[in-house]
Amino acid sequence: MSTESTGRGEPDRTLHLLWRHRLGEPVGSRGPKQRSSVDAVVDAAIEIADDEGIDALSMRRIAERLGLKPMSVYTYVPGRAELIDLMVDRVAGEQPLPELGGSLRERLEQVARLAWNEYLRHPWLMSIDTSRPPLGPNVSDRWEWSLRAIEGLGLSDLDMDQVITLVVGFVTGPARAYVDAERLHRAATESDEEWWARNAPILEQIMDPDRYPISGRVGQAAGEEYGAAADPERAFEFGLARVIEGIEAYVASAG
Amino acid sequence: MSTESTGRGEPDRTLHLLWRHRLGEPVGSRGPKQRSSVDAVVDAAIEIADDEGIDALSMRRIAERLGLKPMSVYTYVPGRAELIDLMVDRVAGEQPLPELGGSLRERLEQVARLAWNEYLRHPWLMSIDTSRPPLGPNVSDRWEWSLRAIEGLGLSDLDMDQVITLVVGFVTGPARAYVDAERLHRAATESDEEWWARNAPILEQIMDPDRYPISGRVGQAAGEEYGAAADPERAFEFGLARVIEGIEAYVASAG
DNA sequence: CGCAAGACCGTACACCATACGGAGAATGTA
DNA sequence: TACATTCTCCGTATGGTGTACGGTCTTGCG
Repeated sequence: MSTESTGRGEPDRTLHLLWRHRLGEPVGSRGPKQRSSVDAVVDAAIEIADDEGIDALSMRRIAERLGLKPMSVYTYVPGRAELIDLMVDRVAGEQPLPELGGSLRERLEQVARLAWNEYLRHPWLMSIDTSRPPLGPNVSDRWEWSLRAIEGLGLSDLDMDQVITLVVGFVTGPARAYVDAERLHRAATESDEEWWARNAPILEQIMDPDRYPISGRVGQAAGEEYGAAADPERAFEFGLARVIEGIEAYVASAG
Repeated sequence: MSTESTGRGEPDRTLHLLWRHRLGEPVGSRGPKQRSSVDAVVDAAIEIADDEGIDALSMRRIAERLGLKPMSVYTYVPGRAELIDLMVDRVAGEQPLPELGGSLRERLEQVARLAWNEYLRHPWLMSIDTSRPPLGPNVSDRWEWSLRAIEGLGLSDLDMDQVITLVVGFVTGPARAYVDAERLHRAATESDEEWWARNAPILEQIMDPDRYPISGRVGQAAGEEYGAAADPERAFEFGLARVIEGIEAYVASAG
């Protein structure tokens, strides 16, 4: 029921798995041929998480999808924690890293939009504690590419790290809101009105305008504009513009 | 094992529980006196989550701490999902909302620092999907207070919503990094060197400077400056300054 | 007093990750 | 060719989870 987090397994085993394609697979193994593969396991796991959320991701479900019995999955992957590392690195390599374009603003936008797309495609990423991301090839390539977007501006190395962390980190806010709104939209249909009918008495008693004058006004404005509580895509564009302007100002003063 | 998320229970029951203090408790119940209380359950849950993480939070653990048997907890709270809503609203009311001070910058800093403190005190908050926060009294009061920080600047209602979402959302990035670094520091001690010794061969093979020139340089600079991979507190101050500057620029142009 | 509501909880079910050890297959070596 | 080794696959079991269901007993109301 809880925190998924990266970086929990025995680190050397995890590192080997992450870099398995570059390190070269072990050759000449003795036992019977494997019926499946690490890549197949990771693919199956990502598919399950994409379709049904990270809650539905279990070793049993993966085994089922691969035509194996539960315990056989452990032949490919040491455990659930390591598997999640592999999933994170895998999806980090899904989108090609485009050539970094003209202005600073454009380059930072590229960095942010790549993260935005990734989150929308794989919402389970946001349910995972990726504060210490796995040092896999795709995550590493991506980080190098992001830093290149702000190379040569006169920023200190430390500032560079902080700028990218800020831009990438900001994205999670609106991305969370986006997938949440989508989920709600898909689930709701007619129960929406029911919900309001049932709760209106309580809400009226609670949300009196004397106590919440501004929230009330803002909430109503948002509701009228969008027909929903929020427009996360717009929030993404808005926030991104603000963040980039803040960074531009800093670069101008410090660079 | 997974996503905790708010807003999952039967909504009217949850709303009643959230607002239980303002709505007035039900009077003259018939059965035996309750041995515990909703507040005690929520307190116990928060203590467990604070001490041992959200993973360790289970209905059984709560029951144990209250001297009840597991199923009795369900007399107070409909289920785990609703309990988490109650926990979130409870900790949102822990810090008093200070008088909002002078400049826009100062007021936005107050908003951000309140969130920062809350995350550091209750790291499990970051393992929870609070994209749709529970509409409890403390969360609502806090939201109203945050909006008040930017009231009267000439921003549209929608912009106000987006600005606060941006400021509050930004905090999670460095806050995650902070508690993660702390956890690591507590757990590590001597195993740090061991880890490096074991993994140095792989890392050298992997992290060759041709492939990762900038990451390599930046990582080394950070390591030398902090003796650690990052300084999240500094990242918080840095990011906050950038975000606020971006917002100030927007207010100046749009207000 | 008697009834009904409600607190407490025993039991059970369906999940979960994963430790352990065994069966059998494929290979390297003698 | 024969054997030892190694590795895959998996049966079984342990200890955890949330919570549905129904029973027992306490308590206050009519």
